[in-house]
Amino acid sequence: MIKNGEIEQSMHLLRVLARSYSSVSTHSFGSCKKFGFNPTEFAVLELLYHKGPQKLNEIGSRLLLVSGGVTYVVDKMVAAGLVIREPCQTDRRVIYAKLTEKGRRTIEEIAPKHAENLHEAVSGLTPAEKEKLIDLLKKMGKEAERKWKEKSSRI
Amino acid sequence: MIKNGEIEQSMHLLRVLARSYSSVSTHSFGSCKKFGFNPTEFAVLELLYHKGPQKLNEIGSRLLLVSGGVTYVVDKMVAAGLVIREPCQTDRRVIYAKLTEKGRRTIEEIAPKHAENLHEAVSGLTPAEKEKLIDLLKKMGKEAERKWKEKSSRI
DNA sequence: ATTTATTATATCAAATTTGAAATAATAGTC
DNA sequence: GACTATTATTTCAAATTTGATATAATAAAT
Repeated sequence: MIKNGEIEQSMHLLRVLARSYSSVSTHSFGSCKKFGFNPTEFAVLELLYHKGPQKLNEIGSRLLLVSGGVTYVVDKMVAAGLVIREPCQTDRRVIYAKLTEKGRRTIEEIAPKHAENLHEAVSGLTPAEKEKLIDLLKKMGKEAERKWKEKSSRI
Repeated sequence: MIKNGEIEQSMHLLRVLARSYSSVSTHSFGSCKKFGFNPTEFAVLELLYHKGPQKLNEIGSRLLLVSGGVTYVVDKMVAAGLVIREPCQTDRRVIYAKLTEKGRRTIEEIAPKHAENLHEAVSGLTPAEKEKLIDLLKKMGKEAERKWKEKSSRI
């Protein structure tokens, strides 16, 4: 049986999480915009930069975009010359998105400044506190994912 | 001078935060949808239920909606019979959004089930860990807000 | 009393996201 | 090899969000 106070605490946690997340996101979104991108585009740039060429559906699952949304954002970035599509050799259903030279130069120039902006956004915590926060968030997130998969598989 | 490792830690924190938040949000969005609302509508219902009638611009600033967005969502909820607009007596620029009887009944019926769904989403943590997480998130969020206001005022 | 600045809401077009097909390729089974 | 199920991407319309501007009311200053 679930105690009532515990549910109340969970709801409180979620309100605090939502508020804190949006405060931090404000910095992030503002920084993206300053560099001429929306958050989705920026996330794609970062993903391709850090992880290399990605299958379109991987982009979707990592950034929580539906398939149509991936097509949309990639189209735009291709039009801007930041990204190219590369069909997979072994599976003709699959298409990779890959940074162009221009895309790489762009993100390399922006990334450090963006990082400083974000660093400022979380400057309320000491390194030790950040470490603790990372642990708790990971633990919470992992279980949320697990539970969601469990739910989804029950359909 | 900022040490490089600290920035890296901050970036790591932000990645973990984003991922953890979206894992939890998946539960929240799914729950809203199950009850026939999108997250924005649900948030408005909850806000009006917990805080009573709100000025439209208060709704906007709390839920991070631009004024056009507030008009849009309130229009829809008025059309659904969940909310009414009430002009302010003392300031004719101001309009309040207020739950109708139907709106109140709806949220009262949904809220407990929604709360249980969310409680499940954060079940990876013990009450003590939740308490600690709340503290850290609050501290981080407060400073992020302060810094953002500081930035904004410098324009 | 006018003027000026600020605040609140609405309007509207453009950008973005969502969700439901449609299309095409692969994998597994018989 | 034909049949069925699954996976990947695109297409398209509808829903939602964003951003700029318009309208109206209040507040502050002269």
